[in-house]
Amino acid sequence: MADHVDLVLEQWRARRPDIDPSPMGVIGRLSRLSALFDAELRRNFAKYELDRASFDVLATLRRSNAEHSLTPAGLMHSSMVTSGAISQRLDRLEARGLVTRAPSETDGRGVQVTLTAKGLKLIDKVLPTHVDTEARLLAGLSAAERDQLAGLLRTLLESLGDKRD
Amino acid sequence: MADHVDLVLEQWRARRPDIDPSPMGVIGRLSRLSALFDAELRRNFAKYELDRASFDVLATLRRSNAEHSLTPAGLMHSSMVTSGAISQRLDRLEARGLVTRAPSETDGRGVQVTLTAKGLKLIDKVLPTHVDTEARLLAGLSAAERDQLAGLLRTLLESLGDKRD
DNA sequence: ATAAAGTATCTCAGCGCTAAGCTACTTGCA
DNA sequence: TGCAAGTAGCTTAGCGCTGAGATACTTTAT
Repeated sequence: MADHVDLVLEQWRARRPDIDPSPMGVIGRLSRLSALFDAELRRNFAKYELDRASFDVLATLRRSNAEHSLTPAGLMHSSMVTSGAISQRLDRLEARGLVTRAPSETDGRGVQVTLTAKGLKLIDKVLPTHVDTEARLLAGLSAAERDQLAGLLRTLLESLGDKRD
Repeated sequence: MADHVDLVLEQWRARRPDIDPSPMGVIGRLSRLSALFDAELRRNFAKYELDRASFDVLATLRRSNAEHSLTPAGLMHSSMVTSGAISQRLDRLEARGLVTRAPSETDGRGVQVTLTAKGLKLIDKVLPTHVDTEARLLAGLSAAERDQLAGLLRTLLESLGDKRD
């Protein structure tokens, strides 16, 4: 009944009894889980010659609308990375023929990024395996616990200003 | 009552109604929170000319034992990074006089890493501000909710094989 | 005693990201 | 109308990490 973070908390209580380390019980575990999830999801992506960055872009385009099309700015907001990162991700995906970049018809500065047929085919093949991998990673919790966890995480995200758009 | 992940889930249900995206409700939020936490914690570290990597090493040494001393392998297991990353982190910390590297007395291959007085002073100054920052990030949850969340995350970590050592 | 396997650490090329700064275009205001 | 401010996207130097491989030492088995 103890994970690595329990050990860390014990150690802190022994060395710095004047400090309440309990916030680490949440944030430490969250960051540790995030690293474990990332590693496992990456193993799955690699089977399809993808990485997390490319998958994020393809998946965001896939779900966004019937045209599978967004601006770089839209991708940026969804992915929580800088505009430079999006430019480079698009360079790689465009070079592989998975997305196209076209000048916006209404804004001379703008670009419209669209999934190609090849990109659509790839993301539709990978997506079910991705969701399966995620479900497997959560198999240690009951359905009720997963819902409860999702709810707590949503409360936290909202309190930090995370919005729908 | 909706965060960004709620929008993502809606979009998936609209575009791929054949796929149950609910695992993303947990893993997507977790990964999003992890990114937000990282960014905020980094802002605090920067005030002390530190980054997450350096803080991790200093804090791990600080809490480990009364000598504030560990091997690179010990640091590696605690931090979930490769041995190469630890070598480079130690290079940087050693150059700043925050840790020392000494050959092990019992194992010719081994190295003992120890916090210097300067390193101890720094981590003891930063630690309270770090925990305060973490507490502030969690302020959107009640104490009971934080406990509940920590418990669910621990269950998940244990199910994935996370151990005390 | 010795060879083979294992372990601890380091080195380094390659990768993706950030931060800063650039260009080109659009919007708002006098 | 014209200019300053704002916005969209791209470029690039620098950074820390991974993954592969090297070195040096220790343990195991014969």
